[in-house]
Amino acid sequence: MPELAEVEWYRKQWDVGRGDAIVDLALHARKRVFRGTNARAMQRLIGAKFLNSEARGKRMLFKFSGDTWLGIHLGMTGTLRVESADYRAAKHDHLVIRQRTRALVFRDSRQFGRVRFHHGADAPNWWRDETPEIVSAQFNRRWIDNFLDRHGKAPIKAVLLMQHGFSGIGNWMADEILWRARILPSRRTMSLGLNERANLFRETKFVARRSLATLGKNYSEPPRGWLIHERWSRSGVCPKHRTPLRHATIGGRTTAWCPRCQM
DNA sequence: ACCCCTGTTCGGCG
DNA sequence: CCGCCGAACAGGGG
Repeated sequence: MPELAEVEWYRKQWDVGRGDAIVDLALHARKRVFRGTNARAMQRLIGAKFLNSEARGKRMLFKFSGDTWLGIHLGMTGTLRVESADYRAAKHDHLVIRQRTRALVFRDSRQFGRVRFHHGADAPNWWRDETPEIVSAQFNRRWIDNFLDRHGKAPIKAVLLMQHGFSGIGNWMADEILWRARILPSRRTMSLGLNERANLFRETKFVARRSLATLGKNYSEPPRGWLIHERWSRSGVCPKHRTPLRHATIGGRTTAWCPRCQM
């Protein structure tokens, strides 16, 4: 599920455990979600206190006492949730962090997600990234114009999916942005005019903000009239004037657009 | 049975 | 070397 708004919502699920110590861990170190990670070193988390967390795009970082850090990416099917203290891990619960009165659970059936561990006084190298959050002031016209210029040959849909430019944007948000900006997803980025770039920038900010205010806040539905409510159905129509949507693979992903609105 | 999937990485190729 | 594209990863759901 997770794009930036869902990631933010999932991150907050574990907030109830802040300030409490970890009394036990349940994980299988050889699972694919731990690829590239020394999962055995995670035993160091036992006894540590969960302090706080932060999200950047689709990535999350959880900080614990004792200079220990946990990075989580939800991939395609990852979720975070809270269960009671006596919770028994189910098939795809790859990490269960036990506190005295609850269990913090990471589940991911497809295992495209990832768990990383770091021990050190400073945040890990893999957390450092100068890509600005879309809702931040650093994400401005100058910055994104520079990014668009560097990928002029790619279809704009593919560029919206690049995490080093549009941090946290995924398939449905990219389609939502292009529909609102009235730009065909297959357009080469270098072909966009000044007005189109301005629209793209404005709608990127808008979709990110509104998604965080709905999905990100309490997992409520994005506003009525958004493309997301139509895009999955074969018979989906444009929310504006009921024109049947078109579908194709662009940038390697299924893409939906309105042939009347988008040029 | 068959096809589809809100993500990322990697090898091949132009 | 740069950059784009398709395949692969793995499992569940329609």
